[in-house]
Amino acid sequence: MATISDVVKRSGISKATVSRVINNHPHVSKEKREKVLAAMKELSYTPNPTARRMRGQLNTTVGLVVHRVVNPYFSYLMDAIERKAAEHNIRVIFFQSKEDKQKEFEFLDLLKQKQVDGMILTTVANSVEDIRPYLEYGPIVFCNEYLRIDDVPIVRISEEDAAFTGVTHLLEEGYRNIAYCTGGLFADEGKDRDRNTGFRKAMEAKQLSINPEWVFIDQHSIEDGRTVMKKITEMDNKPDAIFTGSDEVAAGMTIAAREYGVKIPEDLAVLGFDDQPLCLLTSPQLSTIHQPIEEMGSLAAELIIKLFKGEKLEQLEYELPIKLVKREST
Amino acid sequence: MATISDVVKRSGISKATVSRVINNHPHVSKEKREKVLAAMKELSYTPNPTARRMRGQLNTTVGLVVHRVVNPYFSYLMDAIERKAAEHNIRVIFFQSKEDKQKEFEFLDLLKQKQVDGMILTTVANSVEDIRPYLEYGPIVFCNEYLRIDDVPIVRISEEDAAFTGVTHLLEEGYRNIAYCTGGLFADEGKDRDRNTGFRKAMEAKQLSINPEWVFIDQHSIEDGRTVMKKITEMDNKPDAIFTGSDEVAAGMTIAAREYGVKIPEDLAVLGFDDQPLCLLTSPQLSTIHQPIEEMGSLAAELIIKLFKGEKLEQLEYELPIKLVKREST
DNA sequence: TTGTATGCGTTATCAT
DNA sequence: ATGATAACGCATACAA
Repeated sequence: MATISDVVKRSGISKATVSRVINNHPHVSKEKREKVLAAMKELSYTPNPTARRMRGQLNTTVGLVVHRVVNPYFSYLMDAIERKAAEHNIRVIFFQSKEDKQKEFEFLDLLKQKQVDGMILTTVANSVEDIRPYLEYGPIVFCNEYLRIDDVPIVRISEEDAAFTGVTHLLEEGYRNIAYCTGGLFADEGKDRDRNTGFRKAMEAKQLSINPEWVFIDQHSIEDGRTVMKKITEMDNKPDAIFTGSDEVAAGMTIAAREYGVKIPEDLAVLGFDDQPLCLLTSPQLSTIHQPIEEMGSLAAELIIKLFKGEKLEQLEYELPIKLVKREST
Repeated sequence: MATISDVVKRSGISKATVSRVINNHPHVSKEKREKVLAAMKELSYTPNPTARRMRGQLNTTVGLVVHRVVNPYFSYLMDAIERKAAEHNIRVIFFQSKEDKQKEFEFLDLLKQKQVDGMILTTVANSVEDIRPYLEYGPIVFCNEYLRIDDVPIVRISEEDAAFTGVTHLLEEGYRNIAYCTGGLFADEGKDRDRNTGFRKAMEAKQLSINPEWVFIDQHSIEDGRTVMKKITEMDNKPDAIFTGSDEVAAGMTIAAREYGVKIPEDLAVLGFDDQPLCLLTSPQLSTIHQPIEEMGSLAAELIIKLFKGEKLEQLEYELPIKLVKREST
């Protein structure tokens, strides 16, 4: 690879001036500028990014933390982020934290070491207090997380609105005995607070009470969905609809339904969450809450790029709209 | 961040010796070594990777080219690669080429610029001749590609064996009118040559001829699968089984089958390829060819890491075994 | 407008 | 065994 010194030799012009040309600085005579440009072209010179980074002048790499790549929610997010980044010639280093606090720290350290110039966190295991110190070393953007840190932009959906919309849809379809499934806990605090609130409000709006037997916590996978369906078939007092909070769980329920002879939606209506491609594969096809993943990823990338450029953000909280998609399962 | 100079100040020991300690060089007295170590700990010093890279002493970043993240085949590959890399403290910069030759070049340039220290290509759009020059700048490993370059290790499955096994399975189940679907062309050369050969050989082994009407080329997506199924329903002379070459295509066929009232496998047996999670979601569940994606990714990562360390590979071609998974669709 | 000299944080060379 | 110093490739303060 040709270096700046090679260009100096070739053009007979000083290093400083060559550097000025490279960085489009003013105060360079047209004549010299052209000579330099010519030499650069002849040598097919490209500035060495490592050297630039050493000088602290380079912002071209963003770190991306996801939970797991194979989770379609995250892979669609990664897709959108990478595409937007590539448009701007930004590279993406990705990392699967699997919610491991220690690993998350190790990856965040890349920010300290200037291996990456900013971070997009789509999942975060550590607490606000643990994350905050890293802000000193570079910008961070949250994407799809509940965490709030002043000064840290966050892109997400309104979980409360999503749950409210979903449950209200079930109620409008005439179901009254609504079961509820969550990936977290059915608590008033923490990550799932807002979604739980949406569920409560939708039920209250129809003066319906919540049956605690029909609340399932910590459900994520297709396998979990099968188990939930099994449990429901074993109940004396059965719900007639379920808000699953996850397409995977909902899909698992459709599989188990076939095995147990449960008819969806006649015996039990099932509502997914995310609008993943698998919604079209199950039988029946899943009604679900569509998340604007594409837009979320794209926006998160745009925000971090703006911060790279030193631009101020006019807004810190971006709440993107969800949409109910009715198919066959409700 | 503390630098080596801070350690020098703190310990009162020269830069050279401090560096020796950092890099575990011999010829350092126990006494000084301990002093340095103490200073390092007190300052929570970490060597600056960028500076090390400048010196040309750092191998910690691998570039990973995939077609698209959202394709489960690739996301499972990425998962395996990232996990193995993380074990060894190697970072992964990923990039979606979408088979764009120009973009592929731009990403390969990271190798030239020493932004990455090696590359894993899981898809490659350019020709052997175009890729070869990059070898000068760092190691490359192919994973799942047909391309052959002497000196470039490749991890893959035997496409011929896979197709042969799949088609033979259909024949053994008693089907005789076998349709064939490929993501590429039905040509004697190029990427899909081996898979096509496997199909031919399996048919020849039973003295069966191939019906060109039943050969579908350039089929990839769920949508493609629907189209294929539609076409088959419109045929006078229908096949009784199909080797799809893709779980997505096979899944699309199950959806269309429901719409057209085609029974799988009674009217038409459908065999997928890859063994993606969606095989369990369709109705009926898909029989398929299981690809050892996990092992492929893991091995590819191991190979590049060995090359980083300057180790010699005892082998350049790694052909991993496939496996037939029989479910409900055949 | 242009060029010289310096520093970014390392590691390696060469003395001592 | 230890330390002073050069070098990696670049951008900039300062001088001219």
